[in-house]
Amino acid sequence: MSAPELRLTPQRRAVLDVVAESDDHPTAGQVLDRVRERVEGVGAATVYRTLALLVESGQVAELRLDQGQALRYDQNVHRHDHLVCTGCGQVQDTHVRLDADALAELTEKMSFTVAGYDVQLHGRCARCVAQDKAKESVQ
Amino acid sequence: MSAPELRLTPQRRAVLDVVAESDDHPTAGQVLDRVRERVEGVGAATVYRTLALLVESGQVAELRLDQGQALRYDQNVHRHDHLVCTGCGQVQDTHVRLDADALAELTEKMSFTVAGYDVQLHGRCARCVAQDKAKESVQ
DNA sequence: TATCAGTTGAGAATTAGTATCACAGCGAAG
DNA sequence: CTTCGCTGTGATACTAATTCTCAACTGATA
Repeated sequence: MSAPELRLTPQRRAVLDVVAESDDHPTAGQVLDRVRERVEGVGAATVYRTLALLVESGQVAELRLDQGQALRYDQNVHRHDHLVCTGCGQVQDTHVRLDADALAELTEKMSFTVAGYDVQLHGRCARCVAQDKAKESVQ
Repeated sequence: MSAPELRLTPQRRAVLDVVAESDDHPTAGQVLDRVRERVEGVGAATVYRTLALLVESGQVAELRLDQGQALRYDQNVHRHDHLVCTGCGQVQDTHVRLDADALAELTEKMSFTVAGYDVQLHGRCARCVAQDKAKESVQ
């Protein structure tokens, strides 16, 4: 069961580059669009396959945010958290420190080996709050 | 614009009961199956509609877990976190306290009004760890 | 050159979820 | 009691995201 050889094809190179250069948590569809700007005629299956490879090898993180139905991809695999606006769906990165000790103790008690975590904070961004207020006053 | 009257139909009653009695974070499809064990001939649209109503009224929480592609529903709307096993996809509830002060300060700085949060811890449950080890020794 | 595993793109298939629509049930008004 | 206006329902069509299938292509190597 030796590891199969992996080729760095132009398509894969493009997917890799696109994800690395994107800091807006693109969906697979968005990645596909951007890849096609670089390499013509790339198939959707190829992009999905490549993203799956990248996720599997830990080079990219897969996000499933509450807003929207599509998977999103994040080149920042270091632990960080997301501010998801329930109004416009915009996602910002942020950092909220979990209490590491509590985490370790707790997960140990439950015999659960933590590989990583994702914190999603849901709420409204400044723009949507302003919009909400405007709408309220009209009502 | 008075609030429309809501009827508690047998179908809705069944969805409500099923979710309340489930502690395994069922998907909409699973809820549908369980509802059909109680009330025959229930349509998928009805279950989706009812779940959406419950989520909107805050009686049920909608979960979007990294493993699996379907939305899951949780009768426990109090803030709590999830241990998602990357092996079998099983979800357990747990509690990890976020530092509330840090949270408040941080989100204030970013003008983001936090309505709630969800922490997902990814890793392997005891069963999958054991399985991993067994597989390793075979290799 | 022949071979062969890894890759690819097109398009079919699958899956989750949403929209539409005609019809049923029920309470209020006539 | 009948009619009217709702809400709610199930069947079905539809959409969007993702995966599957398969024949063709590629590049290293014998």
